[in-house]
Amino acid sequence: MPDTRITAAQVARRAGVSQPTVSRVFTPGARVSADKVKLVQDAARELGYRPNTLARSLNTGRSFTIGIVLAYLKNPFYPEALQKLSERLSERGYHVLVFFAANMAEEVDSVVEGLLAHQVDGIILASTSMSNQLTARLRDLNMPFVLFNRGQDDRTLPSVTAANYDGGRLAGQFLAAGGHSRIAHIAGWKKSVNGRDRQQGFVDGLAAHGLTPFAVIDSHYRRSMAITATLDLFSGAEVPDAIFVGNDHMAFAVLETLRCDLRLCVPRDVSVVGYDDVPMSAWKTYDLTTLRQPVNRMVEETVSMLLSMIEDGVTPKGRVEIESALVIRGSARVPEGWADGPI
Amino acid sequence: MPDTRITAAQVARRAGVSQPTVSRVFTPGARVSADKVKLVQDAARELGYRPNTLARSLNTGRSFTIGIVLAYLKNPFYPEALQKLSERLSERGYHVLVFFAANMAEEVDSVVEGLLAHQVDGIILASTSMSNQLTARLRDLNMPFVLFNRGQDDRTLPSVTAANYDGGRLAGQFLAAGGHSRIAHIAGWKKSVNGRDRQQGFVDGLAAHGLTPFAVIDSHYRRSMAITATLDLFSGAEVPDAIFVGNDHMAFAVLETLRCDLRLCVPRDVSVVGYDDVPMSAWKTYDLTTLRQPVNRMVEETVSMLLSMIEDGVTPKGRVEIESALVIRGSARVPEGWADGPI
DNA sequence: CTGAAAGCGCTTACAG
DNA sequence: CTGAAAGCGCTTACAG
Repeated sequence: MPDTRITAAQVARRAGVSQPTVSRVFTPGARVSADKVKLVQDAARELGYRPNTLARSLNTGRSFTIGIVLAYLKNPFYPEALQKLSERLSERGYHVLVFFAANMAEEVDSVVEGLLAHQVDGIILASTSMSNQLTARLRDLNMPFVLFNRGQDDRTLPSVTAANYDGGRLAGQFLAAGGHSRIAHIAGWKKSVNGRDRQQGFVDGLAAHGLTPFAVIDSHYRRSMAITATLDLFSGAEVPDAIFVGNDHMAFAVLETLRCDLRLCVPRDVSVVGYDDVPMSAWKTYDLTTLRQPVNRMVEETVSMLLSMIEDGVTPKGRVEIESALVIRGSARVPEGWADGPI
Repeated sequence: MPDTRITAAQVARRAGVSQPTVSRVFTPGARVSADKVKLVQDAARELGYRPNTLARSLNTGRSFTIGIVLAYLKNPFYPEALQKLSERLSERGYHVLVFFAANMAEEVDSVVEGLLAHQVDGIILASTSMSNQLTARLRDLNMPFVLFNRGQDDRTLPSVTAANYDGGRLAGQFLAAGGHSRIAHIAGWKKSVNGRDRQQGFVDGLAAHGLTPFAVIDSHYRRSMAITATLDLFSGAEVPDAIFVGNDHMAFAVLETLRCDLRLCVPRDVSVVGYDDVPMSAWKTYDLTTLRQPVNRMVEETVSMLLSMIEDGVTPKGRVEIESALVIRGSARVPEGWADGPI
């Protein structure tokens, strides 16, 4: 709280013009004569004037602020997404208010209350669990929002995700075509649409090769649970020869457990495929074959959907899915002739 | 921009009271009779009223918003710090506005302009490079700010860092006591006070054992440069037997390069020590011996410094340094009798 | 305790 | 183009 906030009225006095004229000089579209502009700009510079955006927002009803609700940043997909969302929004003149809400739906709800009170122009929801009431409420309030990397069963809600079903299916086909026959799935989270879609695609991909999953273990996108799941998978008489993991973040834990605890060789003993293609996947330590979730395209799409709702009043187009390409690296055996695509 | 924003005046009309009374009901300290409270709360609930915080801020001069300026989130220390800063500030009733400014000082400056225009109550600067003019300006404006994980030469500026000199010194002593004699330093960034302090401590730590660094290579806290530096260190006839790396983020790249490219064994052939103790350091894949930068304590200290300036007008106490403990894991040979502490 | 009034720092018709 | 006036949705002395 600086002692001396300079106001438009002070600038006006110094420049010898009216306060609204000062306002006009700082309003892009407004018409002001060149000489007034100069007078005002000089006075403003001398006094160190900066228009108060809060007062402006109160008048215009637009805060140029977007709220982003996140669950956590442990999965490295999110820091990258957050930074890119923030950068794209900044370019378009918006500020970003971030909130972390762990997965309980109530917490998300109260955070959204705060965002509404703060008069944000729109909201990006990237937290895993969101009550249906919440999205219904935002829709009733006519508050623009986009679900980022999450779906809801209602496909008319504006959301941007990867084509998770197709991605999962591709993973299943790739591993089956690679000659594996005991293919397990360390899954994301049953209650997330993303997780369900990936799993269903995977199951169908195997089915196309006459296979069923060796096992499916729900691991809530958590490292610790992925480690336990991996150990469990290898504790019996029969063990898997391949694992499709619900995201890269868990896949790193799986690779580590296979190598450091189970002393298995990847991909000789076990093939591993992840989902996301976060930058770490390309590190030599992991060299993970994975389905690419194109952050850049997801971010662009999210920002353009949201801003078209806000600025142009466009009706959201419902769920947008972005294709997931398979990025082949060293962690999974490559089927012969795969270059030609899935069989 | 919801069509129907409910205002205090509408609630007042419905409740049969004056608009200021509605305001009082939503103002913690204000005195209102119990029956008015009930009337207003009922009306507010029925209409779905939510006080407009922008209007409130315009009156009170307090926005309950803190700006956080970051450079990037690639180094996993930052996502964790950001989340914790945000959570602590939320608990205290503040919203968080995030900005990413790559390292050019001008960019940081323009971001701060935006923050000032947005009427933030305070600023946390966590971006690597900050012009001295900027901090001088904030000080002149009497805008509360804290430098997070960065110092400036002027030690009277409010900042929270690890005790980097001591940490670097401990790393040097630990490696020297471990019997290494050709100890290299893949350093952070010469222009950052953090990097310089760690390096100076390291050099002095070696000196205490009669050693000088095998080499010091500035790698700007970047993975790619750390990889190049590692390869360079091992390209000559004489090679190092230990490396102290300026942060964990680079140390992961160093470990990977040693193992995957140079086919060296850690710690048999080379000991590696990092700085930060980000969660990944504990992963079995890395098992990195490192100096702990206690995020939690740094966050607590930063938030309490900033809020005491904002809320109590307390004069900042200058740089606060938080002790860095050595976390011993498997990536570096442990000196005999080290349990007793540095020699 | 509570209402009428003024004001926070702007924007935006409204005249001219 | 530009000034006087009203208003955005609140808070806060000021009376009573």
